[in-house]
Amino acid sequence: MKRITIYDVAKEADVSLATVSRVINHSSVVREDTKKRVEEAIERLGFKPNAVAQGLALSKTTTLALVVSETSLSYTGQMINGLMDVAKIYGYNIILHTTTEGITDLGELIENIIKSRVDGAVIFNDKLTENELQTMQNYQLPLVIVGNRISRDKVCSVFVNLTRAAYELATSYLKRGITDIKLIEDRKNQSQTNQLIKGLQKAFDEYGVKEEPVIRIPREYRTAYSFLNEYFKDHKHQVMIANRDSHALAVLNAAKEANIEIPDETEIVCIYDSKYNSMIRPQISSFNIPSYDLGAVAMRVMTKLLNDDPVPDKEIELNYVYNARQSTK
Amino acid sequence: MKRITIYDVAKEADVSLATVSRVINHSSVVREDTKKRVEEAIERLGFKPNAVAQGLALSKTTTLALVVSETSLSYTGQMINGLMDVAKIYGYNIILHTTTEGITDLGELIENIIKSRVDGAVIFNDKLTENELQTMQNYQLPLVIVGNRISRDKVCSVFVNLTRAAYELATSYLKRGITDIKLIEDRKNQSQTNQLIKGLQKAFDEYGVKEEPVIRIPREYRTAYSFLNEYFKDHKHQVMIANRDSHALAVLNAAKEANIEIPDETEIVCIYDSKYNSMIRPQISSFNIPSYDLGAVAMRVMTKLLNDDPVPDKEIELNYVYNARQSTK
DNA sequence: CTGAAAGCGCTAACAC
DNA sequence: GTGTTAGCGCTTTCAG
Repeated sequence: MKRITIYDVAKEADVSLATVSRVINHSSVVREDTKKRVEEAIERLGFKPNAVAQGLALSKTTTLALVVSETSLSYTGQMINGLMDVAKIYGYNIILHTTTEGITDLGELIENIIKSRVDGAVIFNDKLTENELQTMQNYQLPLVIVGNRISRDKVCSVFVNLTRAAYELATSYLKRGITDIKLIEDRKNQSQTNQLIKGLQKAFDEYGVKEEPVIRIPREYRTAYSFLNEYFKDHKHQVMIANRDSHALAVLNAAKEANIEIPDETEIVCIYDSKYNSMIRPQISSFNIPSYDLGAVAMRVMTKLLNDDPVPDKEIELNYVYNARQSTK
Repeated sequence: MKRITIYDVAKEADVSLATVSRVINHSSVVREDTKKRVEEAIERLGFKPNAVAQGLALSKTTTLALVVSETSLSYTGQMINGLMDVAKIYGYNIILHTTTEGITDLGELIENIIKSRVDGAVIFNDKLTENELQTMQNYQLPLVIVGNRISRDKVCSVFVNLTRAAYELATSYLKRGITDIKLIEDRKNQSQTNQLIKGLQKAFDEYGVKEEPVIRIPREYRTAYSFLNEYFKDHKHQVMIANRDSHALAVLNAAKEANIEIPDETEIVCIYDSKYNSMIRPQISSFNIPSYDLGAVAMRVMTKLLNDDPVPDKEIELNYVYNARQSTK
């Protein structure tokens, strides 16, 4: 089947291609009956405008790049849903790029994105170096960063203030004299973890606590679990904070194994939880991070950038809610 | 900054655009020194070939559509990773489309895909009607379906034989005289569920069991849980099978609540589990479905379709392994 | 080995 | 209102 083009439609409807173009772009100047004729021709031939050609002619692809880290794909599902829902409304297509830490060459990725001539890019919480940001900017590529506070010309961000969350959480304990607080560093989401550490450290400083706030554990559940099993033989903390519920579960299970009572002896909190948190006992106290909204708002901001609409706030902070559950007193 | 084009590079390197084109396409006929001159010009100007223009000129976008249902996004993470990894190797970009049951207009979606002129589409387990398949075929769009056995011209599939899995599972119980087996129908993945029902029914038929093999439960965890809570007041089964571990957990938790011993009184099995299954007690017996491979193989087959390479088998069945854990005897 | 020129399919002035 | 035409940026014969 020959790919049918706007030209075929023009001939079929006995008009010029300009008119066909007008019809498919809903230009209002076309007379009603010729419009109808064209539409019938389109229908008859099964014509679908070639978005690639449109993209070339307009220097606008109505397509965006989305960058997500491979490991976080299962966590970012909600954000992606939020983003996709809004993208659909505005008619944007999304090209998905996944990054694998230590493997993906960010330079190549950016090159690929530039080549694809997307109208903009949404990046989920990847630590871009100044250098890479600059490259994108050189190509005038509007950017929305999710998860980090960043802004400049054509670059906005949407995020939850994790530093503050960690600070508030730590403070709530410190003011009660509970100072043995440890953050489990999973080394998977360095940038998020760093924000948390910063908040913890600030609280520690204010209360004159000199302890190291971080415990580094292996990346994978099994090895993390083994590590903690060993660790709990001669350690016990009052409060342990994990980034993900999966890490909190490693702590929880290892603690149980070591006969450490949760929450009586050790309280456990995580930042992001998944739907599984509601299915397990004890449920882990966590922050309600508005994942869906992070994605949806990111996309909304992006459309503003693309339309040169005014962006009242280039750094959009979304709120979290702390949810005390059974893993804390 | 003016978008720089192949023409600018040609001028800078003092050659024609044809030569520049040859260089960026690694044509071997270019003399070494002119090639070098061109490459330097490209570097100096920071030129990146416009993939949209290439797409138009070649009638080939090196881009594929990926269709995933919104709810399954968190489950399909591994498949997507598999697909993306292979796509990266072959240099394909992936446009992500998500579908929301009852909301997404599949016709529109297909229209959108056709317009975007992708070279092919990978569809994760969505029940396409014959009609829709036909539309895609009319546009010669190579298709790989993940999760269903389908094939025809330019359409391949990669899947796990769930019907057989359910059949074998049921049979293993039936031959021991255990006949009170129920499948929890979550109504989220109809096509998968139907495959399971088919397998169960076949086993039931062979053993002359006349019971209805299915219990329908609400979609969401909370409501499903409540429903089961009520249900277990006057029901108890020997074996209960769920599609996802999340549904198995609803069963598990509700059963506990009703003082039904797991696995002594009721055994629980799920088909797909997530990484959370290894973190909970009791761990749920499940099938190891090779999610990553489903995605990776799908992509591999797609590249064959696109290159008109011979596809030895258009219906590729991947193996599962049954994993007995603590929720079964 | 390199250049000239004709498309790829569509949009957007500019005429009529 | 509708048609004509010059691009959008690149690939690919076809000459030379």
